[in-house]
Amino acid sequence: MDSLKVLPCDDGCPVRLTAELVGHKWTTLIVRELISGKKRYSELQRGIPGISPRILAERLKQLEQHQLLKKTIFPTIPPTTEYELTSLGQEMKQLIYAMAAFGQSVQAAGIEVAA
Amino acid sequence: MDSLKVLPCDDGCPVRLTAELVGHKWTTLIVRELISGKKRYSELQRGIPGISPRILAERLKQLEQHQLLKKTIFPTIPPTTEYELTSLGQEMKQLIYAMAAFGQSVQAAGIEVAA
DNA sequence: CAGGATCCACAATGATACTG
DNA sequence: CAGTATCATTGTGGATCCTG
Repeated sequence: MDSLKVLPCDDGCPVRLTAELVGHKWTTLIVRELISGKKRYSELQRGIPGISPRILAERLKQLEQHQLLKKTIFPTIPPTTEYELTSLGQEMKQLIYAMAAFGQSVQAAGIEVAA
Repeated sequence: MDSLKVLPCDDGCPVRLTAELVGHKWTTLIVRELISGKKRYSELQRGIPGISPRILAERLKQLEQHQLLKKTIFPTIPPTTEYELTSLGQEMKQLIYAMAAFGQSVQAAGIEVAA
């Protein structure tokens, strides 16, 4: 499929949609953490240095609402939660790989990005 | 290549880099317009309903600085400019297709996105 | 441990008017 | 035509403190 008809973008545009889903600052990093398997809140926090608890919780909530990840709460004391990608969330892997590939091309080209 | 080592993300992460390059609201739509060939400022403006002249100019300038597109000015009266993707910019096509594909999967799944 | 509640700061966008 | 200047507004993120 090489047609540009893949991109009927304007509103309801799948590209826009994707940008809205994963365009927030830490979202891709969270997804990346989960690609290797389910993780707990604190594991994610440790795995993503610099993220604040508020943002982490916010992104996780959004991803859950969009059914890109599944949250499991174990009513233990202290509480335990687990996050894992849904099958739809797994499809983001391809997207993240594409982003990684393009980013590497840019790096290889030696482009300065620091605004 | 199936390794997760493709994603050594943290800082200097290619995924983050890509997000910074195309994460702005209208960037992907602008790139999409240019995939089909070079276009002028006013053509882009017409092709992307809702974008303000300031934002369009800002995005174009960023894309040019990042060497993702090339700007050509014809010193005619009235002035004429043309924008076209560089070879590096062309590589964004793959990324945009991946975004489109994922977005379509999400749409097919019937996910509600309107926050 | 896993977050929720607050408050602040600033970047990003939008709208409009204006100019070489 | 191809932008720039200005202003208002919102979104998004950061830091901190607090709680079941």
